Amino acid sequence: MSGKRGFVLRDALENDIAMGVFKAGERLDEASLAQRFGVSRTPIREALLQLATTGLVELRPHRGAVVAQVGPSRLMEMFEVMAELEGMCGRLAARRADSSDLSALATAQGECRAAAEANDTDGYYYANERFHHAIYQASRNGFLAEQATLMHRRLKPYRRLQLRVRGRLQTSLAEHDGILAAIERGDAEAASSLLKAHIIIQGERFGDLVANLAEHSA
Amino acid sequence: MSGKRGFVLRDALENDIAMGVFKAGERLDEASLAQRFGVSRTPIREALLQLATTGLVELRPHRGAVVAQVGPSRLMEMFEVMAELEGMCGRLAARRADSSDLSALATAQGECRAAAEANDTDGYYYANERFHHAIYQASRNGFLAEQATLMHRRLKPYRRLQLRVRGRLQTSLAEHDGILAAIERGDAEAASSLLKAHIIIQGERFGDLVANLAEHSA
DNA sequence: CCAGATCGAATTGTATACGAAATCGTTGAC
DNA sequence: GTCAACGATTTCGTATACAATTCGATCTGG
Repeated sequence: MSGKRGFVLRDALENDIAMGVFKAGERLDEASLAQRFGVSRTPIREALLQLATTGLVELRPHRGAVVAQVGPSRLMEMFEVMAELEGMCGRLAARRADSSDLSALATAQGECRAAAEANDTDGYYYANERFHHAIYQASRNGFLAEQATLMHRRLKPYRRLQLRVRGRLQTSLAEHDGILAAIERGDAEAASSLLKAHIIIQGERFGDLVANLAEHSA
Repeated sequence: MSGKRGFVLRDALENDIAMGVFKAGERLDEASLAQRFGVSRTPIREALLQLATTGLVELRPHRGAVVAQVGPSRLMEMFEVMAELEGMCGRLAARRADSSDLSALATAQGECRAAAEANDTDGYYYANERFHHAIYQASRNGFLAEQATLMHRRLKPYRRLQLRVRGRLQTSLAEHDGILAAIERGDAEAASSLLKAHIIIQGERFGDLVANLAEHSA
């Protein structure tokens, strides 16, 4: 239970939230969490503070921490920003990527294709993650890459279910092909707009899904 | 000394760093800070953690916190991202701003003009801040507004000296006019590109300045 | 005289203890 | 019967105490 010393507590909490162990809006009691992870309240508080800064939990003074509940509109806003950042990464990558960046991209896309052909959604999920990370790296802007990675992590829980939609794997793969080609031929604007569309589509689809869920639970 | 209870400790530290009380790369001893602010180590650690998450300080395990030193290249990267976010705000503002947003923008710009005519750099600094905030608000994307505000804060210390450059006030004001006009007539692309240029110019100028400083201290 | 190791001091990370604020339950009055 | 006010309990925020780790200095051996 208390195992995995040396593992970062924040990631564990983040994971639990992402995996739905703690539902949105649920209160996060420090004492309970401390007992759950076998540590004292102090590191718990530090982890919560970090998660609050990244927006995953909301921290109200003297009123405790709750899992940030992102409504459909908020989610759309986040995807809108994510799309812009990804588009920027793509635009810069098309201009600045060197041969090693391009080979990393091609490799990641190859893994995506393999997973898609095997209909391995989990495999595609991770390969997709590597593909996008490769784009961030290729932008040759370390700060941008950090920001994009952060946003990616924040939207992770909302993306997870996404790929199970019928036919989404093949569509996503085809979009990747177009993006990769645009970057390879140095077409900055094409890479940017294709990537923005790639992300926005996910956002819209997910907006529908969340709106649906909200309807059910409301 | 210990006064101003209820004031947020993080802001105080942030301010001290921005004002150069703590130089870049300097070690931040928790005990000293605790004594300095008249509190215990616990709230100091929390503040440092938050500042670390926003990137203002670097937190190395068992080795203490140091003021993050942002080199010229890193600074350029940050301005590049800031420009993109501001451009996005402008693009959305041009599409979505309602009459109250527009009047807020006009008011802020009026204050900028007044400060510029009085050659009041400090006044312009704050008016300029309000102008940009008004744009964030007008984007009608709350999450984007938060992100832009965060970036604005992170770059704040590097902007402060900026406006003292001869003629920069008038140039900045003229750029604001163009941006405001573009938003008012709903020209999304113009608003976006003008704002991006507005920020990038600051970044480039400041890149030069920092490079110069680095040369001196190196 | 220099290199390496060991010991010591200082600082970070964690646990515990205490004080303050908010929530919830109860009680009383209308 | 309902509402409001008061009190007790719970939980957050801060301070203090302790453990773990790192950095520096001294001492010893070559």
